[in-house]
Amino acid sequence: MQISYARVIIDISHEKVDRPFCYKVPEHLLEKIEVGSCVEVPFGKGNTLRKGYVIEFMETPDFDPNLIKEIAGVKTGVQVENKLIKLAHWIREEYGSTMIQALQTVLPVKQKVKQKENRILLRKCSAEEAKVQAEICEKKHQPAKARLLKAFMEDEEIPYTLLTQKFHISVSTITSLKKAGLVEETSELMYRNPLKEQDVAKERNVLSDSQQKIVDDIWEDYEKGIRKTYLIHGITGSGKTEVYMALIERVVAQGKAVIMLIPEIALTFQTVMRFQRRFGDRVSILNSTLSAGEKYDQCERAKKGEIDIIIGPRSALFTPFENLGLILIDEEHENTYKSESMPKYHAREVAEELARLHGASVVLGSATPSMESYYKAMSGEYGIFTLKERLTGGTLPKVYIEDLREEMKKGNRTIFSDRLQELIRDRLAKKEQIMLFLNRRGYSGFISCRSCGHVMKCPHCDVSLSKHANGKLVCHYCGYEQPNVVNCPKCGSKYILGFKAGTEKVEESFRQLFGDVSILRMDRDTTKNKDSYEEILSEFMEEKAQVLIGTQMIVKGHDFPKVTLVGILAADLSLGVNDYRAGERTFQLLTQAAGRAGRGKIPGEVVIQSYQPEHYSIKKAAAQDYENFYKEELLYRTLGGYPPVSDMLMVQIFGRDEQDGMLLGDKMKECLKEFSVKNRMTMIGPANAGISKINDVYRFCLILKHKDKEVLKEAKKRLEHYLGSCGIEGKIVQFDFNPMSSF
DNA sequence: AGCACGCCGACT
DNA sequence: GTCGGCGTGCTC
Repeated sequence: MQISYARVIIDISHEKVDRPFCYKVPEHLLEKIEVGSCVEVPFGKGNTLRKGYVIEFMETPDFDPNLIKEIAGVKTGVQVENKLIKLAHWIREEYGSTMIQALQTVLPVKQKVKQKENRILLRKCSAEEAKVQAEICEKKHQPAKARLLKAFMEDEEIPYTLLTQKFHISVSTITSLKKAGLVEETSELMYRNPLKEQDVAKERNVLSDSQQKIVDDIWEDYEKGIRKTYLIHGITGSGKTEVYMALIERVVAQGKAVIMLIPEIALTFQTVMRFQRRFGDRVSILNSTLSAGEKYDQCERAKKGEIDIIIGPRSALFTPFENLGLILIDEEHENTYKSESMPKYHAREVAEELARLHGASVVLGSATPSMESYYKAMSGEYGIFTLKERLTGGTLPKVYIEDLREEMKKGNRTIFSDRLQELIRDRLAKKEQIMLFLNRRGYSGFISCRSCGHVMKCPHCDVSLSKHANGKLVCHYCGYEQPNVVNCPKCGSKYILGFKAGTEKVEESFRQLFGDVSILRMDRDTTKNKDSYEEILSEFMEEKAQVLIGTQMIVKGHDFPKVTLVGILAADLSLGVNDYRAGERTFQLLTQAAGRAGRGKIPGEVVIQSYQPEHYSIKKAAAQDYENFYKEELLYRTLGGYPPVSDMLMVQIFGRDEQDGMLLGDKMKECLKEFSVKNRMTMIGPANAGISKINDVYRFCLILKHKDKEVLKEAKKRLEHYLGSCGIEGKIVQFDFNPMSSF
């Protein structure tokens, strides 16, 4: 059997050609071409040679054989893209998506290679000349040219997009004027480093013995040529960043590049400055506020070898470094490392594959490692290190667990337990800072009838509507809006009322109980624009307020030395969710929240309020006992057949029609029946998804479980094949391996 | 992105 | 009829 055709993506930046083309592989090139190879192919009417990438081989062409052209040649030598294409191919196989989707995630700047904003047309003659020419064109009945020249009478330069969109000038008009020598095109290739040049005072902290030991151990392996993944389990404030920096320094000194992933929320000004001071302009930061052009610039700089270190969210993995030595993932347990759109890849897994391609090492760090990573560390696959002491010397906070059921029995109708109230009064008197943390889930401001229990729901989604400040009822999923209701639409009762959105209610109750205190509130509503998040935190840092009330956002990353009391108002709100990761997520949140107390000289106290104080997630978090939490959680995962013990593939089905969606699920199950029996693969469903409808699209899921991920990948392949044969694309069926949240 | 094709209005 | 501008659509 001979593979003699290949699908090739043409490297031109336009959506229209952003799809594979089929080419014949000439015999003399068969040996030299592989998936990811950069090839030259004749393209278009003029058969001009263009650069393209091989994404797939096939035996039979999927196009009229008479029209298929041959690949002209292979570009040999190591190109950066080659590895990224290979990575895209791996992602496709591993997570299931189209090759294009995989490529788009891996080569994110591809579509906007020549940034539109930078394409500018320049007038090459005087304004008078333009006027004269415009008149000539009008006489010659060339309205398009005249329009363009008239536009140039006033301005000397006009952006390309403005011309094509506002003045309705087509490309052919512009080219003909370019030939006439009246205009010229420039593309500004100014590199803009988002970080301004700062004084590079190479400050260096002396590492503690335990920090130094980690660096030395990893480095010993590195010098021996051992490449593997290491997990650093270090409590908050134990100085993981110092370890990262020491490792980065050594790797960079060997002429290798480093990628460091950080959850976007933790990418604060302080963190950036810390790296900038240490590594100067060899480090570059990627974040979502960067424009497409700036992101492209960063990639170009990386390709040219102008930078060695990139810091950013999961997409920073795809920075085109020539030779990568190390990938660091800080806070590796964070949910944001899992992509939510197709392909639903996990940055940790992709990092390991990328490291394999480059011969690089991976270092993961977390105070509360993910079950997956710790499981691998325990099995010996990962190297593991622990940092147990807080460097700042602050002692671990004292943690109280308060049973809310007892409070209820005692007749306490407030949301603050007696102990929390007592401690709040104490801190208010001492002028120390307090943080109150509310788990957002399940506590939004929905409207319900006190008489019949009817809940106002979105007609397009299986979600309750929430009341906004403007009085309207809004759906957070599809944006549906309707005026507030006065009477219950079901029973007509006028007692239809809203529960105030979580943090807002907390603030109100706080004021009722403790009087006039300066309070900052942080949630979705108060952090609508990008900067307000940082603004609120820095205000709190500067002690402009004594109390900070917020959702998960307040527990990540920041250090507030003056905070001596942390209150977790309802610790188990995240436990009730029907989701195998609920326990893990609760443990992580509580540990992080508790870690916020007593970061300074004064020891801190933490109050955890809960309806199920005996739950191991809560008890172990209070005791800051990761190892025992891990043991209990692992037992639960083993019994339920959940990751990391078993692998799980969630097949998500979307359908405009309720019956059709379910039917498709049944068909898919049927198609896997024989395979699942033979391999003893568990199949659950198809069933309605947790949120059964969003935006009038019905959602179903089919769950597959097996101890061996390869079996699931094979099942996925079979489903893809089946779906392909009925012409169903990725928008209707999506795959999610080991999902992070319920669907 | 670049090129050809085809429409449509103007002019030998 | 023919020439040339200008928009449109296709490229394996």
